[in-house]
Amino acid sequence: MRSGQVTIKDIAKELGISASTVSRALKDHPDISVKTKEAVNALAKAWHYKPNAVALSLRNSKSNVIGVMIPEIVHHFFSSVISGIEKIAHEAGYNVMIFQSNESVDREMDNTQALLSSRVDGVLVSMSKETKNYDHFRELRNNGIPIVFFDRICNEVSSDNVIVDDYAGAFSAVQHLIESGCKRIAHLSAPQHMLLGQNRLQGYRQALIKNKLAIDEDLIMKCDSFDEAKELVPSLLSLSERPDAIFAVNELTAAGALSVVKKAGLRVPEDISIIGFTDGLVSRVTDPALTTLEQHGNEVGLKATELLLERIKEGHMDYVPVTRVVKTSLVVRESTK
Amino acid sequence: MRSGQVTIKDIAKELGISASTVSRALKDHPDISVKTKEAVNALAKAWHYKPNAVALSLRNSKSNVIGVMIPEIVHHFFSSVISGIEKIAHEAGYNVMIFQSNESVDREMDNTQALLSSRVDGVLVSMSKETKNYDHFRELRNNGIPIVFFDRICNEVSSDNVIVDDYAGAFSAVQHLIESGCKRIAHLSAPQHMLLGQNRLQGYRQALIKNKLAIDEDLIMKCDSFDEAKELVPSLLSLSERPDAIFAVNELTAAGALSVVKKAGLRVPEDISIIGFTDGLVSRVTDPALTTLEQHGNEVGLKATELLLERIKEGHMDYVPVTRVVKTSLVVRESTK
DNA sequence: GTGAAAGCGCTAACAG
DNA sequence: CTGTTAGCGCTTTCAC
Repeated sequence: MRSGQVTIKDIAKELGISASTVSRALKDHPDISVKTKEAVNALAKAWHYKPNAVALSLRNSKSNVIGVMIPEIVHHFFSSVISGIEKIAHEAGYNVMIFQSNESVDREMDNTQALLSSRVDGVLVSMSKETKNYDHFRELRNNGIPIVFFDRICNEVSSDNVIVDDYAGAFSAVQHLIESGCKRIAHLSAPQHMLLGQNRLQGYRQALIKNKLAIDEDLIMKCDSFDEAKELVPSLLSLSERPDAIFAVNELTAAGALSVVKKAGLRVPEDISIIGFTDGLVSRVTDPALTTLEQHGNEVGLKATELLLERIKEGHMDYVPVTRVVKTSLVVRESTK
Repeated sequence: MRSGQVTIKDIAKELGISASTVSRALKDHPDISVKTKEAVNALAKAWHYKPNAVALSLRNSKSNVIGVMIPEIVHHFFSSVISGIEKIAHEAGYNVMIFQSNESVDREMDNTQALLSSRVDGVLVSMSKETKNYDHFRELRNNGIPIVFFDRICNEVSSDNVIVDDYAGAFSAVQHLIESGCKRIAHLSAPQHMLLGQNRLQGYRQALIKNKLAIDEDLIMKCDSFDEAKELVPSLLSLSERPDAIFAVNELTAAGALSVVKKAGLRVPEDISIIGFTDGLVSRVTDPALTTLEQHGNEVGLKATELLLERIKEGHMDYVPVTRVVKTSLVVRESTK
C-alpha cells in the first residue's frame, strides 16, 4: 500500500493515462470515452480513491468548512444549536469546525486567528460574556468571511443575526403567571450588559405594565445560576410582602429557586409559581416539573446555518444584514397554576 | 483591498523580494538579514497576513485537524468529552471537526468518507448503537489515520481506547448501597449488546456476589430512559418483595425512577435508595438530589486526545493499542442513606 | 478523446 | 543573504 492516500496521479500512472484524463473521467466529463471512464472508475473504487479536500480547497479557494465559535459546548442550549448546525452543514456538503471561547475574549481572538488561517468559508458566532471590543469579528468580515451571530449577538458589527425572541418569551411567561392569578412576580435576571438580559427584563416589565401591575424593583435581582438562586432567593421570601411568583432567566436558576421555596415550606405552585427560560432537560425532572419557555436551540442552529450558507453562496460581502427570530414556546408543566 | 486574504506573494511583490525570502523571514530563518525580516514582519502585520493553513496542509500532508465522531452532541456526557477534546487539541495547535452519527451506521459511514476526504490527522470515535460492521473504521486505519475510540469502543478494530470504568463504577455504587443497609437492589440496565451495558451489569452482579446477596433476575431489567423508567418502575414496586434500592444506568433513568417512587408514596432514601450513573446536571436538582457516579466526560476527552496526538506524532500505524481507563467517582447526595 | 502546462499558497533543496 | 525551482493534489484552459 502506498504511503498516504490514493491520488489521481496514482490512478493515472497505473492506467498509463494522464492525470487530467483521470480527473475528467471521475467527474463524468462528456469528452472522455466510455472505456476510459469505466477503467478509471473501477480502479478508483478498487483503490478507495477519495478526492483530497485539502487540494480542492486550495485550488478553489473554498474550504467547504464553516467555523462555529461558542462560549461553551457543555451547555444544553449550545450543544443543541451545534447539533442543528451540523445537520444543515453536512446536508450541504460542509464540514464544521468547533471553537470554544470559554467566555474569554482572548480565546475568542485566538480562535479568530485560527478561523482566518483555516480559510473557513463562513463563521457562526455566539459571543463570550466578556467581549466588548469587536475588531476581531470585523477582521473576519474584512477578509470576506461572512458571519452570522446567534443568541449572543453583536450589534456593532454589520452582520446577520439569529436570536431567540427573548422579549416576547419573557412577556408571555409573565402574562401566563398573571393570568393564573399571580400579582407579585419576581424576576431573577441575567446581567444587564447582555442584550438577552435586557430583553427578558423588558418583556417582564411590559407584561406587568400592560396588566396594570406595579413594578417593584425589590422583586428584580441579578441572579442567573443554581447556586446564586440558593443564596439570593431566601431574601425574596422574607420580604414583608413576599412574591407569589418567580420568573427566572434560565432553568437552573428556576430549579434553584424551586428548591429554596420548597425548603421554606411553601407550596409550588399554590403559594408561589415558578417559571424559567429553558435550555435543558432539568425542568422535566424537578418536583414539581417546571413550566418553561422552550428556546429551540436546534432551530436557532438550523436558521443560522441556512443564512450563512446563503451568504457564502452569494459570494460577496455587500449584503444587507438581516435578523431572524426564533420564537420561544411556553411549556406548561406543574410549577404554575 | 485584495480579493481573498493576503499571501506571501503579495508581500514579496510589495517589497520587491522573492516569496521564499518572505517565507523565511516570517519564520525567523537565521539566513535572512535583520532589515529584511523587519520589513517583512512589519508589512505582514500591517496587512494582517495569516498563513494559509490549507496550503500548508497540502504541502506538509498534514492538516492539523482531528475529527470527532459521536452519536449525538446534545448529551451532557458527549458535550463534555468534546469540550475536553477541544481544549487539548487547540493547545496543541489542532482544530477540531465535528461529525454526528445520530446513532446511524449510514451516517457513520458517510462521515468516515468526509473524514477521509478532509485528510484529518486522526479521529476520535464513539460508535453509534447500531454499528455492527467496522469496515469503515478499518479503512481509516488503512489510510494511516489513527483512531482512538472512547466510551462506546470497538474491540474488533485494532486501536486505542479510552473508557469509563463502568465495571468498577457499578460495583462501587452497589457496594455503597449495600453498606448503607440495602439488600434487595434492582438494576435498570442499558441494552446488553453495548459493552457499557454489560460491564455495568457485571459490576452490579459481582458486588452482590461478593456481599453474599442473592441475585434476583426479576430485579434486573433493560430500562435506560426517563420515560421508560416511568413506565417500568411501577412493576418493580409492586413485586411481593419490593426492592429497597435502585441502581440506574444513567441519571435520567434514576430521575424517572425517583419520580415514580415518590408518587407511590415511598420515601427516598428511607424506603428506597436510588443511585445512577451520571452524565449531566440533573442529579443536583432533583428532590432529593441523586447520589451518582461521576463519569468525568471531560477527562475522557482529554485522555483520548492526548493519546491520539501521541499517535499522530509517532507517524506510523504499527503501534500496540492501549486502553486507558477513566475512573468514576461516587458522589453521595441525598438519595442514598 | 487526451495530454501538457499552469496555478491555488507555501516551503525546502539547490544555486548562486 | 537571497532567488529559482519544484512539488503537495487537483482542475482547467489550451493544444493536438
